[in-house]
Amino acid sequence: MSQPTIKDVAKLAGVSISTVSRVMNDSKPVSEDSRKKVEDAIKKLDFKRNELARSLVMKRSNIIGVIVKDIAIPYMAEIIRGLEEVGRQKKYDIFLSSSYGNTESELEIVDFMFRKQAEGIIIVGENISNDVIYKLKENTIPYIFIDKFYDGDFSSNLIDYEKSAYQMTIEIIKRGHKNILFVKDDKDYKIEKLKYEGYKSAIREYGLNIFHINADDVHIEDGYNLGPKLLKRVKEDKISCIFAAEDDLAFGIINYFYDQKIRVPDDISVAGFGGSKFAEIYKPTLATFQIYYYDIGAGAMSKLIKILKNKSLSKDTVTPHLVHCKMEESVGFLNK
Amino acid sequence: MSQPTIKDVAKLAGVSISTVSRVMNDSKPVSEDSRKKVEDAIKKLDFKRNELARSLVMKRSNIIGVIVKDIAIPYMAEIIRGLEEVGRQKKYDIFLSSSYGNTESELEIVDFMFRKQAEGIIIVGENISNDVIYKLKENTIPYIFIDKFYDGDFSSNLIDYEKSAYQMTIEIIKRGHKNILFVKDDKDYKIEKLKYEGYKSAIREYGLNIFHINADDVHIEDGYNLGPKLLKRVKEDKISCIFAAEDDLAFGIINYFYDQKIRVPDDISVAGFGGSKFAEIYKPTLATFQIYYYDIGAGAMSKLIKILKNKSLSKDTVTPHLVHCKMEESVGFLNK
DNA sequence: TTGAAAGCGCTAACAG
DNA sequence: CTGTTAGCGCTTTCAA
Repeated sequence: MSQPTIKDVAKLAGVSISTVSRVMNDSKPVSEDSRKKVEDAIKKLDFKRNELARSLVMKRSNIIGVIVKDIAIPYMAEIIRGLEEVGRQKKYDIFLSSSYGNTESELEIVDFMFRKQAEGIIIVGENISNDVIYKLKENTIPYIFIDKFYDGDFSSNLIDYEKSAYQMTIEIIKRGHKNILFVKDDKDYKIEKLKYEGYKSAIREYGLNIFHINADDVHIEDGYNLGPKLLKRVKEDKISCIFAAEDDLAFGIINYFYDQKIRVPDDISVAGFGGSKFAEIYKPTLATFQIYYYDIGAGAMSKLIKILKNKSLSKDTVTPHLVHCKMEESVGFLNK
Repeated sequence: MSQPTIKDVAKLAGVSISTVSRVMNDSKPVSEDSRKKVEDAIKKLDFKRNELARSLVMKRSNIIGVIVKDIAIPYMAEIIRGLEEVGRQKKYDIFLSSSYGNTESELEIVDFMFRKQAEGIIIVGENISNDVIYKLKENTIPYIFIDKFYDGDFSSNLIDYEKSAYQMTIEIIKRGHKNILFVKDDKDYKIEKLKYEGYKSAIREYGLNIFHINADDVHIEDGYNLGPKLLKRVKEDKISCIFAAEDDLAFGIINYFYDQKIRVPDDISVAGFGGSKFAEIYKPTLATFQIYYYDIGAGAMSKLIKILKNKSLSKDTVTPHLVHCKMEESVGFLNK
């Protein structure tokens, strides 16, 4: 026989299915006698209730749909951990799906989440397409975006990138560096611009000169490819420290230096941003700013659940673009 | 109003709900006229069918439960990608849950997967507890284990660790190394023992001496902590290359050397095993053997789905311990 | 305290 | 080709 149902339990216990349901959910008083009989029957049959049926009648799936770009991206995995842990705590289950950055499949997955009766949706992406945002807005279920690079009309950005970069720059200056070169992307991601602003404030505060160069994007290879151009600037401007807007960029730069026999941090210092896991084990150690991605995930899930519980909250009060982090002293070491 | 149902569509289209169902599923012939009316109604209402209800009546959830130790472990994320991609292709959805290595929660999650009507279960762990295995065996739904270290009574291990380690050792010998020190864990994980066998075969084949030392476990810190002892052996035995059974172990060793100003690979060569993503960007580059974790995931999912489709396959034919990989030339560089 | 019965949204005979 | 009807396994009135 396939899985036992509530009927089988009722029959074995000699009670009605309502009584079984009441025992399982503690929803109404049940006599000690019946309760015992039901519990025994459940144990004997190894009965497990069908959550699908339950969700159907209760109109509550307890499911949160989570759409990520790619779980193999370490910081996203970190976010998911936060989402999951809080979800579990609050009895919400996560339905996870990866889009691999493809808008087409993002739209499909959103639809899919609706069909699976997800009660809310969280999207963890990098530059989420407006089509997806529009689709979410159209619908009735609450949603939250966690997006590093999206530069839309959402403003509640809880990571103070500007201040963090400012602090990092101060840290660098305090270690005796005068000529600090800031490296960011060419795509003008909003968060990189903010970091640049932070860098500039610190530089101005100490009456130093601003040095800046753009890479094509923020990945390791972009850092590496920037190498020759970067090296030229380093020599021209007597740069003693490079501050890359993203850890990956910094890794690329360090790798280029390594291949050119330029020692970090003996010949030149390099700082990154993001608190990449790699930074800890990478040699030479990378100075970086920790972003607490776990907390970003946990915070997002908490918020979504709060919205779910408090249905009086209209959709307008949902802050779609949520990013959050704490800051910590920069780690790693910078020479000089 | 909340989500429209099939009834709303039927009413708007002026047909019965069965017709709507038929249009949606292409399950029976429907007149062009009705079809058009239904499709229009669906579009107008933005109707999305309730998969929960559908699964209930069809007794098919299309859900595969996936239990992982931790998605933040890079190789596990890689496996999940494989699982997911094949799942999506074959129209199976994944319900993902992390156990963080806790047997208690693993057991709970298994129960949970049953209640959610998962059709099959895949567990991606490291040393899966026998309690969990027992629980799975007790039940009716098919399951697959993907476990790196589990040393149980399952035998169909599709990665030939022994041969891979043999090949790696040959590779090292061909580059002129005579005294090669093999480093593995102290826990005697089965796969590490296999690698050791491979190493020994190659060494014997070339009439060289076997050198071997144990770390406490296979993580970065274990490699680092082994440092002093390792260095002593290196000097005593005139070791020119270290072959670590796991990439992480190798990273720890290289880091220790770095801190001791010992240059890799100029002063000594280091090889790892696993094909860690990190190996690619790490400087000095680590020689390593690629394990195709994506393929392991994809293969496991294919296998599970095959079992699902072919219900005649009894549970006995399930190979619970599935591991699979292709091999590739060792990458990275080894001096001398 | 308990059971009978209705119904969640859907599919699948069955009869027309 | 189409509509009516009987459930899937569960929760929840409503009476008893």
